[in-house]
Amino acid sequence: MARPRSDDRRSALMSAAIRVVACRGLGAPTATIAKEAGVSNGSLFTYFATKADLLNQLYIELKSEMAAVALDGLPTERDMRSQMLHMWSRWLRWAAHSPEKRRTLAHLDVSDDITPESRQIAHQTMAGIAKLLELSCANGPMRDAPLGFVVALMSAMADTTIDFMIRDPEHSDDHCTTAFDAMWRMLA
Amino acid sequence: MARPRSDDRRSALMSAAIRVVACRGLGAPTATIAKEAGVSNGSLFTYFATKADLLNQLYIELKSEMAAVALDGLPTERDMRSQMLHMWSRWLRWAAHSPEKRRTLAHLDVSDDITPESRQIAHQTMAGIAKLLELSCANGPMRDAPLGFVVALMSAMADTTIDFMIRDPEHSDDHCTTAFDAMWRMLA
Amino acid sequence: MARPRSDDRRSALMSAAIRVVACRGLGAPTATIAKEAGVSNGSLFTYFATKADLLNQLYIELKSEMAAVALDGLPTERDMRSQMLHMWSRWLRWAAHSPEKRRTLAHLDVSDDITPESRQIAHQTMAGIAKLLELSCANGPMRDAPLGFVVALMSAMADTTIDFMIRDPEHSDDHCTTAFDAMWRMLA
Amino acid sequence: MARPRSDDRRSALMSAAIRVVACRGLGAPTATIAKEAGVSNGSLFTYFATKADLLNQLYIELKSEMAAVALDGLPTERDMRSQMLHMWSRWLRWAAHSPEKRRTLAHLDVSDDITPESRQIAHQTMAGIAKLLELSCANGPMRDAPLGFVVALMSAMADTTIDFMIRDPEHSDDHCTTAFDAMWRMLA
DNA sequence: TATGAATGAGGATTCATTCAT
DNA sequence: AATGAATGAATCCTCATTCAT
Repeated sequence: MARPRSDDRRSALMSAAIRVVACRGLGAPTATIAKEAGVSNGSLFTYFATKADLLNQLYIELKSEMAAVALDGLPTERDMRSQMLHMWSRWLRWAAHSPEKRRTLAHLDVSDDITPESRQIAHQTMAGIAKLLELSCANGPMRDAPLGFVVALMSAMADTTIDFMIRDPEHSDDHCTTAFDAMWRMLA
Repeated sequence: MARPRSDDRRSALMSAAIRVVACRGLGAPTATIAKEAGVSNGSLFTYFATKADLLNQLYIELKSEMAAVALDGLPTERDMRSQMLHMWSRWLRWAAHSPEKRRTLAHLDVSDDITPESRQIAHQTMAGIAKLLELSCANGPMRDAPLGFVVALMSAMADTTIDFMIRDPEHSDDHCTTAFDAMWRMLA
Repeated sequence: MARPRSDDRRSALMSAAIRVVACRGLGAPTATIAKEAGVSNGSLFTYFATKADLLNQLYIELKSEMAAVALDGLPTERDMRSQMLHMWSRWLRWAAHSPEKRRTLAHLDVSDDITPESRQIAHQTMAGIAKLLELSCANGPMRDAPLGFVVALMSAMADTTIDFMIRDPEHSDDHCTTAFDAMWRMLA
Repeated sequence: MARPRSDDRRSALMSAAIRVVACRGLGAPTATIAKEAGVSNGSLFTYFATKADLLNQLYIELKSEMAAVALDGLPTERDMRSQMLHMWSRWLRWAAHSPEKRRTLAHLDVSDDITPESRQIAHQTMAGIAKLLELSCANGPMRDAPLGFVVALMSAMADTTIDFMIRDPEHSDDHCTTAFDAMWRMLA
């Protein structure tokens, strides 16, 4: 019967956090995030119990979005390499076109505020990507390496590539392709 | 401000910073670092103008040490693959055996306090490694990719591998070898 | 603001306030009190204009209840000492059996939120007790002391005794009797 | 070699706290106390780790001072009643002449911030008074009551009397005497 | 009227940096 | 130069009260 808690406001806070953290880092004041969202500082805390809570939810949301985008429209009828290339391209393009999200995610990835639980959840949202990778590796030289290790190596390469795509947008596609080929050599 | 008296104090502060930042992150108070170094908090500022200054110098020093260790005893008379393996092994072993330095470096790598100048200097200390990589790539599939990109990809793989070596010391050597082979496939 | 609908809600808020203040002190959030009462935090302010208002009304209500209980069933046909003992026993037993009310009252007694007007009203609810005391003093050594002073002294003794009765329930009755005798010696 | 921590500053903070708490209660901001002491807000925390710490030390200091004053110049060669009267008079006069200390102490006495340890220490500083009381009771009607109870009763009477002395300074001495006689009747 | 989200002033504490000794 | 106390801006979070629904 009262004013309902608004998803818009929550989203506004999330988006604001992305923008603010991207440019000012995790030390950005909650008040700045709230103001950027057009909301009172107190209000932030009706949507997120603590600043760390906001960051954790943001982390999970960004990771999920990333994974969802990467796997969207996966051509499952085609060969593994095509599927991987599809996933890789979508992933990198998303990140390169969302530099703030990417930058914020980079901050969150190394933050002590992100709990193991959140990392676990984020990990699970990437299960689809991991599965793809597992199939791609199955007969390759890395077939005996722990899957988590292979995933981590691929992610690291992706992140590095994204940085270069953002820094040097002229050759964005070249970098994307070059790195994919490199990765494919690595594992298949 | 005159040249500070004691190099010992400076080193003590650096070492203390490594330990403290490793376990408490970049948010660690300067007072904590000073105390860990057995020095008064005020003294810290006669050796480093600001906290950011300390962090930048630390960044450069750690990167240099890393590069120096990696290239030490390079068997220049042998083939590229052997030289690369030598470099790779020393690099990763150093990092795996200096988890605090590695962890601190990971924090610094993503910090906004590290200036482009510092990153540039650090980059130059890795010139030897880059040179090695350039020669290794010369006839390989990545011969046309920007060298900086290849260096970054290799570094990213190294960092990822180090994490797994620290996390799973039982298979430390396996991970090191597996990743080297993967990298070699990638570039040569 | 019209007369609020439900007396039940008002009472629920009062009772909740007693419980919450007893254990968390006067700093307890109004929201906590409302929740304990099963009422929305906003609603609290339709029954009480401000937090201080709630506290003042609570103060008066508890004092009144205390006085009413103390005088209930007063054996007016008997001698003064018997009447005083009756009053004293009922008062202390009530307080000892309502530790939350007693504790809350103790908080309120020293609060700056309680206005002189409220204290005055509370004082008047104790007129019956004062009257009794006046008669008891009439020929005793304190006959010339201001009645308010004597009342205050007796109240202070009562409060102290209650604390000991609650703290040491084994000897509850002993303390009650001991203190009554002491008081009677004091004034009669 | 550095600027030494100054007892003056500590005292200034204590005195400031007495004044500020007396008039604004325990909710008074630490910043207000610091400003009243002519010190920066940060400085307060080099002398007291937390606000609660400041309050606890203040509590102990005030209780000690009270006990010390009460027992100062005790005429030990005279009879118990004279000694008690001496103590009682000094106690009440001190309190009546230090209304801010008295008011602050009243706040502290009921605060949840005061730890059991502090209360214990404060209790010990009053051992001399308790001893005096014990001797005074020895052959009186309260000889079998727990000493702590008797002490508490006497303290309650003292506090009440002090209130009246402050409120009605014209008859300050009368109240003091009246209450002493009442107390003496109570216990001896 | 009931609800509970929105508001924003306020407050304890931290910490990089300065400065008196 | 060394020390550590002094400074005060900065920040997360709370909570009484208001207001949209």
